[in-house]
Amino acid sequence: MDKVPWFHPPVSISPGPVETTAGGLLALVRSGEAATRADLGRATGLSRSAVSQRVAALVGAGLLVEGGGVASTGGRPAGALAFNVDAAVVVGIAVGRSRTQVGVFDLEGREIVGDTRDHEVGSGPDEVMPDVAERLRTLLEGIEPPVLGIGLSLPGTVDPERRVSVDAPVMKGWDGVPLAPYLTGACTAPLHLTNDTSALTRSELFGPAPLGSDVLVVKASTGLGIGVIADGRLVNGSRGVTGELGHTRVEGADELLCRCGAHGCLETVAAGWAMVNRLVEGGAEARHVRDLVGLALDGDPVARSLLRESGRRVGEVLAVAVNLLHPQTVVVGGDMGSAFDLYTAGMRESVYARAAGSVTRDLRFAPAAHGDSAGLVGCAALVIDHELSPAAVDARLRAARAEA
Amino acid sequence: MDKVPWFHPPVSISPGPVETTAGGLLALVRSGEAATRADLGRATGLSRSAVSQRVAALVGAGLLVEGGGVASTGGRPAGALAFNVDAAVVVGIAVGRSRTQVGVFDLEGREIVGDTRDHEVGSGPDEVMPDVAERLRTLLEGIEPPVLGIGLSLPGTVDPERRVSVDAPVMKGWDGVPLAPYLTGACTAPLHLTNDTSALTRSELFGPAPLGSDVLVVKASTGLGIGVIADGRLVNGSRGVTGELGHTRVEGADELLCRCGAHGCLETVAAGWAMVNRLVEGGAEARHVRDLVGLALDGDPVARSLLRESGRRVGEVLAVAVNLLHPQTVVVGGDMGSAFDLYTAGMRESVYARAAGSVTRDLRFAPAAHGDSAGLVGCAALVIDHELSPAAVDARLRAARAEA
DNA sequence: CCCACTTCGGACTTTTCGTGGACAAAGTAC
DNA sequence: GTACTTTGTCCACGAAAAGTCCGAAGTGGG
Repeated sequence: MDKVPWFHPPVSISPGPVETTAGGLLALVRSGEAATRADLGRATGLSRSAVSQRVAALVGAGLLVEGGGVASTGGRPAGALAFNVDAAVVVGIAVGRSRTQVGVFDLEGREIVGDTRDHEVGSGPDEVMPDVAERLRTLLEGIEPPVLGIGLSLPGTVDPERRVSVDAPVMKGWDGVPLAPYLTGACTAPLHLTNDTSALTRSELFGPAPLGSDVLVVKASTGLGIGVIADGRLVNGSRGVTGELGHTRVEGADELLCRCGAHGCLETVAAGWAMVNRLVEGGAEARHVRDLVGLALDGDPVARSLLRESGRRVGEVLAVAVNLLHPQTVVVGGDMGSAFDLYTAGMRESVYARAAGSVTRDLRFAPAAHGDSAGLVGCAALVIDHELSPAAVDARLRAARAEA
Repeated sequence: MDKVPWFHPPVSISPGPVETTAGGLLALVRSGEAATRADLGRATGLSRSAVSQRVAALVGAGLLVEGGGVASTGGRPAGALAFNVDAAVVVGIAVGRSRTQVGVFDLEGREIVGDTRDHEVGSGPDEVMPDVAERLRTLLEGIEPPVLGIGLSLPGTVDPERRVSVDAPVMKGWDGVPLAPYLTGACTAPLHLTNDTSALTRSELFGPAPLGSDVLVVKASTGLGIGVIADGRLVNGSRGVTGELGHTRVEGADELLCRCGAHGCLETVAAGWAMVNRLVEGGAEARHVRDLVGLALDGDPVARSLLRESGRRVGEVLAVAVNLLHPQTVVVGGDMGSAFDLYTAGMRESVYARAAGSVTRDLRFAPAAHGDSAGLVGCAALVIDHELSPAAVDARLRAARAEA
């Protein structure tokens, strides 16, 4: 090796490192950046031969399907390539405080079948999980693609590695209990655990909605949670930890005892449980946040005022987060967030009053893209993101090739 | 291509996608993960031959040097590889409201020479930059390694692509002025622009201090800024935008007019400029935050109380950010932050009072790792991060090889 | 002190992988 | 119908990485 000077000041770094493996090509097709072999060649810089080889592997594996021809541009028309959304299914399970949703999704995140069932608040895994497994077994009957994975969300902190809940004060009896064994009877696909607010946040990253690369996702339900997307990536929750929006101490709540044991938390003046309490104290009939929201949507003035008040108080704290992270969009989900206009009226009020003008100038508020099943979609997205990542696809193809 | 089923449930994805290019190997040596060819082979999975080839290229380019032998483990001792921190130098320039720091650093971020000079508050680029260029020329005399790049930080928002300041209300006359031309006389290396708080934040990512993967960095100086490190990556500031800590509206400041034109900003009760104003109103002699800090360190009770009060008010807002992002560490820098114990006393008080216990349980406060020159180190780190990234190193090696 | 044993690193051989060109296919433009 | 354009496959060539062999340089036991 002869001595070569490395220092040549003007060096242009290649734009983005494009994945040139089969998994990378699949990602380009899935994202819509490429629809033909020629597109893939242009996008990756690979030769036609190399592209053909990888595409053949993906088609052979059933992940890509040859669609109809594409309109010609003056020469031979390209054979369209499409991602085979039915190559497998994924399972989403959203365990909540008072209900569980179970759904089966295709690889594009569209729900095929699903159901929702209420359960007693405070039920342990031994009550809830066998029922979930049974429902899952029923839902999977008549579905013949293999199950790629199961995504399960829980309120509270989870340890994704050990696949257990580690700190869920809301869910008594769940901490440290391995959940995979409950499901083996219905399905043996790998289990991915996540937090409920993380799932909601991830569902916003999914879907076709271009919300921007920096987004805050507020979950306004019985409790209050917040998730962060920065530079197009999920920031919080990757380690099962979610933003503690609800347990920030705020002004004018010093006297109020929170369910977390502290005094003066935001939750005591803004969480769903607190608003329901106030509604009941006023003589109304309500057991759950959804009752409160239902009353408000029916025009009940007290319920409407409570929702707006909650939005206002949450907005006071949210303003700091908005200032901190400069999001293009604030997504409002959860049960209270489903009364979007009503809830965000109060929220806008205080965010615009408290955040810097330069930050709020082009700030948008948006409802959760997937509505009531956003959390469930997030669970499915978690599985798809992991199991269909370029690295995972390449690993599977290697394994398949080694076996043959 | 025969039909191969792609679906084989148990697939283990390779841990982390390790860069196997020459630049990737250099990164492994720089980070201390590998010190010999054998280490590199184990870390990347590359064969000894491939490793040898890349190492030869890096040694030939002068980026790696063969050090002494390594203690044997029973066989032939490995030839140690070390990153050549003198293969080039980088220049840091921190332009502040009232002073500029200029420094020349080796590739490990250690300062070789540097100087600091005050200038009139409100000076434009035509006053400041020629002086900076002249000082830089002097500093570079007698330094023979080539200059890899120049990192320059400004208060306010910058456009790193166009290399101009775009919204710096504090720096009159700087917006939209290209800064590179001022420096061409002293040095023609590529210029990288960043925000001052981003630079401070980046300096914490540098250095050997293991602060954790999630860190909040507060700059408490004349103004108030905040930077975010999440999952070990700089979140804010990559687009030249920094967290607007100082212009969040807070309680009990409704009457006070902020320098941004709004009323009730945190800055009116906690920024350095506001504290100096109060000190002067009390009859003391002070022109700059550093005067305030000096008085406080000398034991002046009023100055001490003002610093503590500022920390307390900043902590009130910071608590929300801490709740949101679960940092392991809060770094406090800036002029006021340099009176660390005094300043964080007030800050801890309100953060611990307002953030959730689960979040503050193992929260640490730390002073800026590089003290008064942290911003300057951050400028150097910016250049090193960019120009010594695997992609950039590979590009340079390719360019050198093509030339030969 | 000598000799097995271990580990490292370089030279050589083999294999894999991607490129580039030739060629067939399938359309458009005139 | 013919020329032209673009797509996709097949195949030979070349580069790059893996695998193999061997000498070098240490440790430790007899």
